Amino acid sequence: MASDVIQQQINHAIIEFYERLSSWEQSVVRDQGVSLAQIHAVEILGANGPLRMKDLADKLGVTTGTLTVLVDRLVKNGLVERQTTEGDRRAVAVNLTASGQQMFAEHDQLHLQLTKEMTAALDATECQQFLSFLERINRAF
Amino acid sequence: MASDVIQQQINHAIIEFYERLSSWEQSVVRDQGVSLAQIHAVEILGANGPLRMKDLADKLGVTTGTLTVLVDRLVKNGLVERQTTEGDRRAVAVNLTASGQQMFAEHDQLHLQLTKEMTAALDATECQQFLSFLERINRAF
DNA sequence: CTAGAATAGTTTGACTATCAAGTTAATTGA
DNA sequence: TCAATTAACTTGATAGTCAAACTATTCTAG
Repeated sequence: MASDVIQQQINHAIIEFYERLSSWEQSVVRDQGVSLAQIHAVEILGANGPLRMKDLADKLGVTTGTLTVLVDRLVKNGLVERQTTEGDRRAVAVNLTASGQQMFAEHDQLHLQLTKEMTAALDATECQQFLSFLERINRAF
Repeated sequence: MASDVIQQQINHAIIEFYERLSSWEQSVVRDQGVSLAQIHAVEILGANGPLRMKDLADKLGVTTGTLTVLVDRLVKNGLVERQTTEGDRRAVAVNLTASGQQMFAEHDQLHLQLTKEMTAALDATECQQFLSFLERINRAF
């Protein structure tokens, strides 16, 4: 456990990092003609594979009511499709279409470009360490 | 410079980290009765002090048209105030009110709590390194 | 000095995002 | 079996967002 001062500094560095990423993502999606909420859904589905509405809503931090209309628009835009799930006839799985996969791939490339700019500030060993830290942190919350 | 494989892994770890933070923030602000966009503005103003509309819009990643209506609502909610700036009569500075400062402080405390949960996965030395990496990355993009 | 270009911010109209609360259908469990 | 829970959808209200057009300043090239 680190000291309170370090915790505070990490906290503010994380907030700044998060705000910068948000700002970048917002600008990027505006240029691609898709909304922030929609690209978030595509990113999560691309990383996790098909998800039920409830699980996707949890990962997005929104209610299922909000997600229903979001998925409606994603379907209309041809990026995802709804699928019935075996085992629970109430549940609906959301899956990327081929077009959705492609948008995910393109967006992922933009992220990779940004990641390269970020990690230019670190050498190879530090990148390894940074990756290890991130993975452990992601598991911790 | 690290290998492409490591870059890819870091990229996906960053995306996951970002998505989790977004989800957390979205849930937190819902419980506080304020919107995500509004708390982002408050966070940025709290960290940077008064900003002109253009600068704040840049940091949020939105257009000035969007920001105008956002600031209108923040003013109505008593969280910020518009101030004239000396030197350029076109410019408008946005500043947190006392109430806005308080909301910033409360929200910052919630972030600190989350940061502590995250960094529980790291020891003191690793926290120091992680902070150093974040600060350098924040400077790099 | 001054006219045209650039910049800061606002307004408008159309669309999207979001929530809470209520609804329907399916599942669980006592 | 049937009451409680869960998954998803619907609805009505409010907020967020953009592009494009607009006003008021400031800058700049001649």
